[in-house]
Amino acid sequence: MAAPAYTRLQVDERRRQLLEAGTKLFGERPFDEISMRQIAEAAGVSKGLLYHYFPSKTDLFRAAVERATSELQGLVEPTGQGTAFERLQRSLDAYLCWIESNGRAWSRFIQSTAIRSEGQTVVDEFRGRTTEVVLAALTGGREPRPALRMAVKGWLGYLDAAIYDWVEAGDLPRQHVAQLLLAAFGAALLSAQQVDPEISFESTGLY
Amino acid sequence: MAAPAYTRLQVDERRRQLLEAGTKLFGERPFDEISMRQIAEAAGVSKGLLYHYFPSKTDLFRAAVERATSELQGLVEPTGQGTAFERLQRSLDAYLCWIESNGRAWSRFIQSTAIRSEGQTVVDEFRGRTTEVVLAALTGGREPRPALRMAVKGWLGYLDAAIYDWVEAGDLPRQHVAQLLLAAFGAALLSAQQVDPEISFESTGLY
DNA sequence: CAGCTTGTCAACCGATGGTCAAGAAGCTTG
DNA sequence: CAAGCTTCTTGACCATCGGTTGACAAGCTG
Repeated sequence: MAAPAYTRLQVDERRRQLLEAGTKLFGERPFDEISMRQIAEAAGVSKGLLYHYFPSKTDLFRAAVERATSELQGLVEPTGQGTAFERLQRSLDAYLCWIESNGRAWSRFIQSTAIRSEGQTVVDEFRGRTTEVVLAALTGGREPRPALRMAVKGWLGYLDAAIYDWVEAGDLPRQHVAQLLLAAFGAALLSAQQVDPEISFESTGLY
Repeated sequence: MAAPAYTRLQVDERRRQLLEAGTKLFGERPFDEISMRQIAEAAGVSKGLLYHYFPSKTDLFRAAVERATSELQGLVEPTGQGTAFERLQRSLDAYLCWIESNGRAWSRFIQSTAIRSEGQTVVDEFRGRTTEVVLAALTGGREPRPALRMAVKGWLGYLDAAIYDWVEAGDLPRQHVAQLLLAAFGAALLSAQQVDPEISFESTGLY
């Protein structure tokens, strides 16, 4: 009497497989058009088991997005030598390279961001971290002037929108997109300075 | 034996009242944290009746957002005399004035936008129209170069993000926000031109 | 083969978006 | 004033959703 009713997997292996299935589906359609049942079925497993590994749908989503953001965060983290400008350039290029292969799913994640209300989503946290990294690089850790904060957040919005357009239309080479974003960044800082003359970037070597 | 089981209203009146209730609630919390039952109760009416007037939750949401966007669209529509720059300035100011009184609900709408997948949401359509108006003003109706299109869409993303920050933090006067946005717009166009020299704004009088 | 741990399942729960037939409010007509 | 008609309104109902739970069984250990 072989043919067991189910095959038992190593915990890590099973978890990995379920996360995989979730990531795939969440990357195809927005959060609330995917049911836990669907994800479980896609992994050939019961819904109860899925809940055994991920206590809630939000948790599964969070885990899926977290993997993406941490991967991306690692790539984008400013490193190495050179001026702040050069480091930003490298980070941006790494960002766009990653988008070039994972763009569609990323756009879906970004889109699904809004679902939770209490607190921030993972994507929001990612954005928040990015904002802080950029602002810290500009102010040396001091509290930023409101206009500067708004300019940086605005530029990140520009970045999202531009990337969304890029993924959709795909009619520009990566280098041009990077160039555009870089120029927009400099311009955003200058306009902030124009509004609030107390803002300065002497210490950053951006010029 | 008076005390009727329910009071019958004029169709328009009832519809208006339900739309009102929906608008209020959707403005307070994101789409899927509001149930149709809640909306119906808030209006002192059965859920079935709500469905009689709005065939689906999405439709009700759409109607609520549509009223806001059309109101906003009317305010922002570039009008009157002066250079393109001055008209943009006026439109932006009207936009920000409207946000100043309706900002919280608007942010909620924008946030809830992501929920739908098939096709565009009303907010997306609004954004699309805005994009077209701006692009048309810049190219005179011709198909825009990709870099210009991306720059304009990017700037609209900047606008959304800046407004979101403004509504949240509220530590900048409206005039400064307008100034910042205006400067960013000019800068976005210039960086597009920098990437693609074929872009020109001779006919627009923006300089 | 017995016993244990624990990965796995299926049945179940309350709430949600959505449907529908029946009823009653308020008009028109004799 | 009563009968009839239109249609606004209701409450019971349905499938499905996210989430919970108790029981089964896979695969070790002895």
